[in-house]
Amino acid sequence: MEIKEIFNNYLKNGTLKITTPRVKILKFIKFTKEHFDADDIYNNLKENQQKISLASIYRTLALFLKNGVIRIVTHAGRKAKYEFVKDNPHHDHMICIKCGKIIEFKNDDIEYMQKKVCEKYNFILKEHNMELRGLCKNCYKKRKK
Amino acid sequence: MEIKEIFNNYLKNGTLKITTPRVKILKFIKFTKEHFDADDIYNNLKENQQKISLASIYRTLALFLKNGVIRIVTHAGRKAKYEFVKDNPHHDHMICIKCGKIIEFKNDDIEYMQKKVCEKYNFILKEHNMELRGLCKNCYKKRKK
DNA sequence: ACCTTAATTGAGAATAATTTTCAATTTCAA
DNA sequence: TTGAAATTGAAAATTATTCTCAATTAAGGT
Ligand SMILES: [Mn+2]
Ligand SMILES: [Mn+2]
Ligand SMILES: [Zn+2]
Ligand SMILES: [Zn+2]
Repeated sequence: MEIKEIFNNYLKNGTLKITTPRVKILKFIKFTKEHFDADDIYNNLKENQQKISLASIYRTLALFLKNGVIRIVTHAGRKAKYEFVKDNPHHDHMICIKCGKIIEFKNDDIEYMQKKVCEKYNFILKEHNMELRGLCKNCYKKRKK
Repeated sequence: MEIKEIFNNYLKNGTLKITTPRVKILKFIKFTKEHFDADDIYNNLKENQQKISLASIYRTLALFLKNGVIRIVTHAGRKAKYEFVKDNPHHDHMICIKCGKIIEFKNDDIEYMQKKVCEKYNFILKEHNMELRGLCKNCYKKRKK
């Protein structure tokens, strides 16, 4: 089964256990297309009579994050949003300040220039995040009226 | 005096008052070279027998932010960090994940490409933030040993 | 200088997100 | 099947920020 694979591939720390809460959370994370936060997991599981304590959700998110199962999308609004990593390569986000819509994109020229500018400063680039905030097509049209 | 100028230039809302707390905070913000958060202001003023309530600091930061006196540097780590705007045009940040050092930089090619990619998505870009995380020169050297 | 009053402040309570504590439960290797 | 080590849930604790409200203060008119 694939869930077990993920545990073996990403969480191969000698003492880690494959527990029910971890499996449930991983399943949720794996099948959601959207970005999610701790409450999203909590509420979804609760709705499906699979309730898990928030504490365990936060603990599991930290574990998954450390092991590269998920990554942080944004921390703005002082609430952390995550996304699943597998089959979802790095990209950046445009965020509509009116409706909250998120557009995912990737621009290789920008990625390349980021590396270049880091070289110039003798900075070893490990990761980055870039958020472009503004108005999506729809909201811009509405606002013009 | 220059403090009053800033109030007149940035905070010219009919009913706003130039109060002692606001002046103290503005002075701190103006003379600090570093990025700062609410606690930095609180602690610095307290050390100088100029104590102001945290509530007022948060209120003033919100006011300054809305009026373009300061801007948000990052919200990561769930604590908002700001910087003074005047004589400090837009730039982005490299952040050392080892020692926390922050390198400020600006790359016009990247800025240009950001606009371009937004056009492609019919997205009206208002602002952005970009954080490059990795190892600064010093920390990289140390780590190699 | 003195009034008036709307704006602002400080203290502390309230909220939101996340983390910690700890006794009870579960996993898994032997 | 057993038992130690890891993990969990519930509740308390922490952190960052916002709100409430009575007391104070800035600033325009007199
Ligand atoms: Mn995404
Ligand atoms: Mn800066
Ligand atoms: Zn929108
Ligand atoms: Zn460093």
